Amino acid sequence: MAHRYWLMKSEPSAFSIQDLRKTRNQTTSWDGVRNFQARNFMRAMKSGDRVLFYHSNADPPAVAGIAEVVKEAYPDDTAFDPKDIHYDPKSTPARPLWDVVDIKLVRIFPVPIPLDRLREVPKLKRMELLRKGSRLSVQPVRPEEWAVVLKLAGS
DNA sequence: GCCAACGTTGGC
DNA sequence: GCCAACGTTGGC
Repeated sequence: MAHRYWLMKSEPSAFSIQDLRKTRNQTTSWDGVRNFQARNFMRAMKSGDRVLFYHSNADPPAVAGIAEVVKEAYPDDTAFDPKDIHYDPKSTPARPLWDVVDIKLVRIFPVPIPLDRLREVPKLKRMELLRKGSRLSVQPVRPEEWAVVLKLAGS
């Protein structure tokens, strides 16, 4: 089956795409997701799926580059650790509630694509990211939207 | 720092 | 099951 496309948000002050580049194997587990809809999207991800890496709460907020799913959903250990900021007592090793996927850096855009720029593009009108009040930190991207965003990135 | 939008919690 | 209160997200 053809690969699917996604968008994942991260606050660069917490974890930026530059941080991902510095990580061993340029790979990280996407932990800390505590929203069921976002979790379910991660569970739907397959190895090889492509991800837009989005910088939220940034100046400006922007799509910063591309990553790739390299390991499909498995339990999020940070939910089990009482000292972790993402601790959730409702999730246990016996019955994990939250999952992560592993993603690997593909490319950092030479120039990030600001949110404002995305809003100017008619073909992106329906994009989840641009919906008013959209807060989903993990969301699907339509193939035609993916193509438009990559074009904006100058590829 | 403000606040709109949204998800979750808990009293009833 | 309803819904008010509360907490969080994230653009501005």
